[in-house]
Amino acid sequence: MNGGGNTEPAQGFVRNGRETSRRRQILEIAYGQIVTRGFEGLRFREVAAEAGINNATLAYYFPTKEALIEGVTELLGERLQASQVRGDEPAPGNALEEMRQMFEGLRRRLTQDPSFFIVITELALRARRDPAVESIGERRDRFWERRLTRILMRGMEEGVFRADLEVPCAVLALMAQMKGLAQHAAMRDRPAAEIAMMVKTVADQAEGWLTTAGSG
Amino acid sequence: MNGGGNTEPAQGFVRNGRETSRRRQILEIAYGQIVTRGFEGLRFREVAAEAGINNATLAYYFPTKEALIEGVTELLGERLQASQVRGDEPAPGNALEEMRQMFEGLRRRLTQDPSFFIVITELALRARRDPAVESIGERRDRFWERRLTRILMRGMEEGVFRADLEVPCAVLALMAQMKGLAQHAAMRDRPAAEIAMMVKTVADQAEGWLTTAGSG
DNA sequence: ATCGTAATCAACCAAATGGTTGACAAATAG
DNA sequence: CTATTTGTCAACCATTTGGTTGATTACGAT
Repeated sequence: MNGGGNTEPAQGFVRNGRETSRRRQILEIAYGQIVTRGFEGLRFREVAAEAGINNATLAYYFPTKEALIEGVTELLGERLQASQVRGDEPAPGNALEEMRQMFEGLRRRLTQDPSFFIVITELALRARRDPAVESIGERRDRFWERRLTRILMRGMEEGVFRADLEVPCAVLALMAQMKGLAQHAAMRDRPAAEIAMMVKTVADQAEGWLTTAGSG
Repeated sequence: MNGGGNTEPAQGFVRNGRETSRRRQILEIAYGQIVTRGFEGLRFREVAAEAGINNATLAYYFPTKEALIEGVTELLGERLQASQVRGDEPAPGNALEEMRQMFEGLRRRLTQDPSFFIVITELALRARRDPAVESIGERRDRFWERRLTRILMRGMEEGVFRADLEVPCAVLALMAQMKGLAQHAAMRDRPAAEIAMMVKTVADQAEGWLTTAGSG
C-alpha cells in the first residue's frame, strides 16, 4: 500500500463508495484540531502529521487548505443535521412536551459533547467572512426557526400556550436563549449538574412565559 | 518626526502621559482588524500598514505579536469595564427597575456597537488556550455574577421577586440568556427593531419568572 | 551648537506555511 | 502478466510572516 521511502507506514484503509476512510479520518483530525487550536491554529501540515501521512498525501485528498476547511464544514453540517434529526425522537405528546424534549436534547448534547458547540461558535465567527460557511449556519438557523415556529403554533392551537403569542418574536427569543445556553455551557467546561440546572431554569422560564395568560 | 527614507509620513501624534496616541491608534487598528478578519487573520504587518507605519516601527511599540494581542486584550478589558460602570446609571428604583435597566443597557450596546460582541466572542474562544485572555473573560463573568446576585437578593428582600428563588441557579440562567442575546444579535447584523424585540421578549420572560409566586 | 532620546525606516533574516514535482509501490483491471 | 489507477513519499519551491539590525531624523534639554 505504501510507496516512496516511507519509514512508518500508516495503517491500512479501504475505500467505501464515495468517501474513503482516510478522507474521513483526515476530516476528523482537522475537526479535532479546530477544537483544540481554533481556526486560527489549523495547519495543513499539522493535520497531515497527526494523520501520520505526508503533507503531499494530504494534498492528494484535499488539494488546498480551503478544500480541507470546506470538508470540515460539510462534516459539521452532517453532524448538525444528524443531531437535529435524531433530536425529535418518537413521541411528541403535546407542544409543551415537544418543547421540553427540545431543551432536553440540548442538555444532553451539551453534556456529552461540548466541543461540538465550540466548533459551531468558531464557524459562526468565520461565517462572517466566508459565504460557504455562512450558508450552513443560516440553514441551521432556519431549521430551528421552523421547528420552533411549528411547536409554538401547535401549542397555541392546542390551547397550551397563551393566545396572544407573537410567534416570530418568541422564536427569536428562544433561539437566542438556546444559543446562550450553548455558549455559556460549552466555553468553559462545567459539571453536568450545572449545565442541567442552567438548561432547566431557562426552560422553566420560557415555559412559564409561554403558558401564562396574556400580559401585554 | 519621521526618519529614515520614509516616503509617506504618518500624521503627527503627541505623547500624553503613559500612553502615546500612536500606541492607542495601533491598538484601535488591531481591534478593528480582529473585527473584520478575526484573530485568525490578525497580521502584524497588516496592522502596521493600516497605521501607515513600518512593521519595525510597530515593533517599537509592541515588540511581539503577543504583546500586541495583550494590548488589544487590555483595551477590550477597559471597554468592558467602561460599559459595566456606565451601565448602572443614576436611579436604581427597585430591583425590577434595576433588572430592566440592565437589559436596556445591553440592548443599547447591542444596537450601537455590535462589533464589540464579535470581539468578545473571538476572545472567548481564544481564552480556551490563552490564560491571559481567559482571565479577563473570567473577571467579566464574575462581575455580572455579582451584579445579578445583588439584584436578585435585593428583589427578594423587597418582596418583588418570588421567595423561593434559587439565586445561583437564576444567575447562571440569566447570564446564559444575556450571552445568547449578544451572540444572536451581533453575529449577523440585524435591524435595531429586531434586536429590541428580542431583548424585550427575553427580559419579559425573565421578569415573569422572577416575579411569579413559587412553582417548584 | 550639542547631546541624548524618541520615533522612524529600508533592508534583511529565519522559520513557518501552503503547495508542487517526480518518482515509486501496491492494488486492480484487462 | 501487463497496464492503469490509486495512494504515498522525499525533496523542493515561493510566499508570508514575525522579528531584527543599523542607520537616520526630529526634538527637547543643556
